[in-house]
Amino acid sequence: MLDGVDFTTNKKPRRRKRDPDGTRSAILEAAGKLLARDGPEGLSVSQVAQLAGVNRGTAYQHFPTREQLLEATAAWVGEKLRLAVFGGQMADPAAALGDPKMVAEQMTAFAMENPELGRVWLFEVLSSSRPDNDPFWHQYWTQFEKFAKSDMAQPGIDAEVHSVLMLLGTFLWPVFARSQTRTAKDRQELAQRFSNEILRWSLYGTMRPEKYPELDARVKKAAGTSKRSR
Amino acid sequence: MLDGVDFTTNKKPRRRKRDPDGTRSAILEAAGKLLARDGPEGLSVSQVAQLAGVNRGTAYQHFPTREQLLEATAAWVGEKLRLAVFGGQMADPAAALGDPKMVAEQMTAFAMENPELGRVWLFEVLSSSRPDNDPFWHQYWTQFEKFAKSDMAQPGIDAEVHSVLMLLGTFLWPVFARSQTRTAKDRQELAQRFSNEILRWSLYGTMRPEKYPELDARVKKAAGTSKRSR
DNA sequence: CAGTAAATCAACAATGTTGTTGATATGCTT
DNA sequence: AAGCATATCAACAACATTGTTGATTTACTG
Repeated sequence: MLDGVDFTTNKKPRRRKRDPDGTRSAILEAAGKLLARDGPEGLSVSQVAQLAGVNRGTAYQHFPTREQLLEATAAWVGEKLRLAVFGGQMADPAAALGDPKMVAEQMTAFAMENPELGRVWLFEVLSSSRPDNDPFWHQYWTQFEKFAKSDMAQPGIDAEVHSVLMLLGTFLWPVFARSQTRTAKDRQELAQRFSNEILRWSLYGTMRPEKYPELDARVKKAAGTSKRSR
Repeated sequence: MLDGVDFTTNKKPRRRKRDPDGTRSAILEAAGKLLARDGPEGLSVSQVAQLAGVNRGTAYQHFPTREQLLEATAAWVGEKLRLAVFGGQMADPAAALGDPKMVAEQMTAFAMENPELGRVWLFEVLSSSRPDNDPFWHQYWTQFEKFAKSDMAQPGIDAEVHSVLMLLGTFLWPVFARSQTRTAKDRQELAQRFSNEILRWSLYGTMRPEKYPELDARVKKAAGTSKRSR
C-alpha cells in the first residue's frame, strides 16, 4: 500500500538534542504519518521511532506501551482535526452556533485528504469508552446538539445517533471512494455525489428547508411525539 | 479484550482425517470466531490453525498467505450474512422486492450479535476494489436499487451513497454501542434509538411516508432535478 | 562549576509470526 | 491390492516486535 511516499530515508545516527516535548511531538507526528499510510494494524513502535529519528527506547519512555501510543496519536489527530474544522474557535459553551455547512465542508476536506487517518481516528474514538474526551468529538457534538435544539432543525432528532452517522459517513466514504477510483477526477466526483446525497438527506430529514431559502425548500413537517434529544 | 469466551482448550494432537473441504470450513470458521473476538489486527495464522485444530502448515496449504485468508474469511462471512438476512431467497434479478423493513431488522440483529465481525466484513468490502463480488453486498445493492427506482421511494436517491451509509450505520453503530454500555439492557436501548432515528430519517429522506400508512405520514415531496440513480 | 535528575540510547531476552520444505499418512483409482 | 496424488503435519530459518535494563549524555540548579 505504498502510496507514493517513501519513508526509508534515515541518515541521522547522531544523538538527539535533549528536548522532551519536541521528541514527543516528533513521535506523534511520525505515528500519524505511518497510521495514515498503513492503518493501525501495521503500526509498530520500531517504525515510528525510526521515522521520528528517535531511539526505540526513547519512544517507550514517552509512551509506555504500543497501545498507549496509539491512543495518544488518536487524541493528537483529534486535536489536529478540531483545528482544521473549527479553526481557533474555542469549544466554549457560549460559542456562537457555527455554520454547519462550513463545518461539513471542512470535515469532508480533511477526510478526503487523509482517509486512513480519519478512519483510524474515528475508530479509536468510537471504541473508546469516553469519546467525549476527544477534542474534536466534543466540539462537534456540542455544536450539533445546539443545532438540533434550535428552530433550524426538525424536532425529535436524536443528536447522538445523528452525529455518529454523520461522522461515519464523512470519514468512511473516502475509504470507499479511494478503493473504487484510480484518478483524482473520479474521486472528486464521488466526493461530490456524497455531498449531494447528504444534502438531500439533510433537507428531508434534518434541516427545515424553509429556513434555508438558498436551497429549494419544499418540505413541511409536523411536530413528532419523540421525546429524546439526547 | 477477552469477551468471556475461552479458546484455549486444544487437546487433540491426533492427526486429522483427510477432508479438504471440511478442513477449509474449519479454518474459516475459526478465523471468523477470532476475527469476531479480536478484530483483524489480532488475527494470526497460528491462532487460527490452533483453534481450528489444524496444523499451521495445512492452513497455509489452503490459504497461501495471511492476507488471502482474511479475504476468504470476509467472503465467507458475507455469505453467512446474506443467508441470515435474505434467507434462501436467491439474488435473482427477477426476485420480488423484499420487505426493506425486514431486511433492516435482520441486518441490525446480525450486527448487534456480531459487532466485530460485521465491522471487519464491512471494511474488507469497503476497501475491496470490487465490492460487488461479495454475495451480501451484491444482493443488498440490487435490492436497494430496485427500491430506489420504485415509486415507494423519493426521487433522486443516489443508491450507492445511500447503501454505503446504511451499511455503515447498521454495522458500526453496534461498535459504538458496545463500548458505551455495560448492560445488555443499555445496549438494547441504544439499538432502539438507532432504529428510531433511521426510521425518522427514512421517512423524511428516503421513503414516501404516504406509501407507508402504518407510520404516521406527514411529508410531501416534489420531483428533484437530480439525474443520478446510477 | 560541581552535581543531579532525566532524556536519550544500545544491547538483551523472550516471544511470535511468516513462509517454506520435506516427511508421513490417507483416501481414491485402476 | 498396489500405486498415486495430495492432504496433513513437524521442523526450520529468517525476521520483527515488544518490553526491559543499564550505560551515557545533556541540561538545569544551587
